[in-house]
Amino acid sequence: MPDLPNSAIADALEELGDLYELDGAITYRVLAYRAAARSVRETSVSVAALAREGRATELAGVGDTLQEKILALLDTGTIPAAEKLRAKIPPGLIAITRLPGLGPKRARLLHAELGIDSLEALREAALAQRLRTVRGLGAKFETSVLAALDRGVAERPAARLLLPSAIELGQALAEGLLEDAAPGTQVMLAGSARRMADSVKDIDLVAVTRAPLALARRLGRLPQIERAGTPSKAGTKAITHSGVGVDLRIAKPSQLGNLLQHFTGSGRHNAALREDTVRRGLHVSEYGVLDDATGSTRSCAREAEVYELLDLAFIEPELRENRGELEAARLSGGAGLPKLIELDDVKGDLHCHTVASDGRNTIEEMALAARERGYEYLAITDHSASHGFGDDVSPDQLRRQIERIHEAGEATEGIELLAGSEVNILPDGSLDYEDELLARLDWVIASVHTAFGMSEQAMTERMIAAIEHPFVDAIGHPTGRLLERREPYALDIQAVTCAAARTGTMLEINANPNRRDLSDLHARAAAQAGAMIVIDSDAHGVERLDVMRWGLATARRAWLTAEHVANTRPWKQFAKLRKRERVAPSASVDRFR
DNA sequence: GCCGTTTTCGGCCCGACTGTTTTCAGTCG
Repeated sequence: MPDLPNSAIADALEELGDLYELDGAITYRVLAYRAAARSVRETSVSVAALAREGRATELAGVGDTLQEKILALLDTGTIPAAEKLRAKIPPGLIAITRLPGLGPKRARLLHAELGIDSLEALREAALAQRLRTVRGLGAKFETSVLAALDRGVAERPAARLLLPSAIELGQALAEGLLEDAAPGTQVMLAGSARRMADSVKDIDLVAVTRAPLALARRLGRLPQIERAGTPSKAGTKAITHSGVGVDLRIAKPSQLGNLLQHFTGSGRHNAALREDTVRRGLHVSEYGVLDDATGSTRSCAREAEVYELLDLAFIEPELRENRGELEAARLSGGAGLPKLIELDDVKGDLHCHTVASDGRNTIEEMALAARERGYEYLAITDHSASHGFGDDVSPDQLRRQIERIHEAGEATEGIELLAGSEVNILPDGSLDYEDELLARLDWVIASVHTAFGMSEQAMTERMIAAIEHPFVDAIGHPTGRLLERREPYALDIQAVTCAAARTGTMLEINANPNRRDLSDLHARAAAQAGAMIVIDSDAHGVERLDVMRWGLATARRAWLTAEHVANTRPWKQFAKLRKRERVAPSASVDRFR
C-alpha cells in the first residue's frame, strides 16, 4: 500500500491542532501543530519516507513528538491523541469555528453552556435567541451568526480572486481614490497581490495623504464598493459588489515604510520576523521599530529602511512567505537571497498556438507580436494529432505547418521561429506522432490533455515515459491544475523532477494565470533538483503573449534566477540546450532507457 | 509542541476591531 501523501499527513496534523485548541490547550501547542502541518504540506519530498527514516525532524517545526505521531499515523492510520480527543469533542465544533467571530473559546463556551455541537444546533439556538443568555454574547452576535450561516461560509471556502483580477481591481480602486485627492496623495497595493500570489482573498491598499479622513470616506463612494465601514484617519474597510473585501490603511509619511512592510505580509513572514528580532530586543510593528535598549521607536518612510534597521538584506515581496527568506537575508549582504529573474531577462517564448489548431492568429502575426515584445525566438506549438474539439493537427497537416513556419521564419527579420508542437502524452506515455515526424521538429513540448483520473503511480509512469522520450524537449503545464477550478492530477512530482533533471528535459512554468503550473513550490524544488525551467505564455492569440508576467511572478516566488530558466538565454545558447542538441541523434533512442 | 547569541527550561509577534462591558476577552490578519 502506498504511503500517505504529504497533504494527508498535513490534514491530520491540522485536525489534531484544531482538536487541541477546542480542548483548551495552550495556544503555542496549537500553533506548533499548524506550523508543522504547513511545513509538511509545502515539502517537496515524501514526509512519510522521511518519517520512516526518523528524519521528519529535519523539517522546520517538527520535533521528536510529531515525528512519533506521524509514524503512528503511517503505521496504524490514526494518531492515538486524536482518537482520544475525538471521543471527547463533537466533530461539529470544528465546523463552528469556521464562522467569523467564532473561535475555539466561544465554541467551547456554547458547547458547555447550551450543548451546541453542530451548525444546525447553533442555528436553532440563535433563532430561539438563546445565544444571548451566555455571558459575553448578545443580540448582535446572534444576528451575525445567523447571517454567516445563511451565507454558507462554514460549508464552502470563500471565493478567491485570481491575481490578474486582483491587481486590476486594486489599480481601479487606487485610481478612484486618487481622483480629487489632496496633492501628494499616494495609494499602493499591498498584501498577497503585491506578493504576486496565485490568488488573493482581499485587496489591501496603503496610502499617504494630507487629508486622511476624506480619503477614507472616498473609498465608500467608489462605484465598485457595495458597503464600507466607519471611515477614520487610519483608513477603513469595505466590500465590493462582487463580495471582495477591501482594506485601506493610511500612514503618516514618516511611517509609510513600516505600514507597507506590515501590510504586505505575509502574516507568517511578519510573525517570524518579529520573533527573530525580539531576541535582539527590537519590537517591529506597523508604526516603527521599538528598541528596548533606548526605549525609543524609530519609524521608516521607506520600506527598505525597515529591513536595514533590522540588519537584514532587502527581501523582495514575492519571497515573504517564511520559506527561508529570513535566514537568507541574515547572511552578510543577503548572500543567501537570489537575484530574482525579471521580465526583461526572457529572450523567447516556447509555447504558443495559431489558427492551425485553437489559436486566433496566424504564424506571421504571432511572430511579429513576439518580436515587438523584444523576443529573439518563438516556438509555434499547435496541438497534435489526437487533440479533440476539432483542433487536431494531422501528421500531414503538421508537415505542411513545419514548412509554413520555416517560410515565415525566413520572411521575418529579427526573430527565430521554431517549428514545434504541443504533443499529447497518451495514457500509456507514448506520443501521438511518429518519431520520424517528431525528429523533423525544432522543438517538442509534451503535455497531458486527457485521462486525468489515473492513479498517481500510473500518471507518474506516463509522465516519466514522455520525459525519457528522446524528442521531448519540455513538459507543458506539468500538473494540469486550474487555479480555483481543478486540482492537479495525482503525480509524484519529485520523481518527475528527478527524471527531468536526469534526462535534460525542461519543465514548464505555464504562465497562463489560470494555471501557473508548475506552482511556485514545485518550480523551486525542480530547480533545486537540477531540472531546467522554461517559462511559456501558452498564448492562443497575440495579446496573450503578455501573460508571461504571471509566469515570471511564479518563477520569482520560486526563488528562481535567470540562470535557472532556459529561455533567458540568447537564441544561440538556448538552441544548444535543447535535448536533441545535447544528445547525438543516432544514440538518442536508447539514451535514457 | 518547538527551540537555542535565553541550549534541555522558559520563553514563544503585534496591534486593530467588535461587542460586550464599565475594563476586557475573543477574534482576526
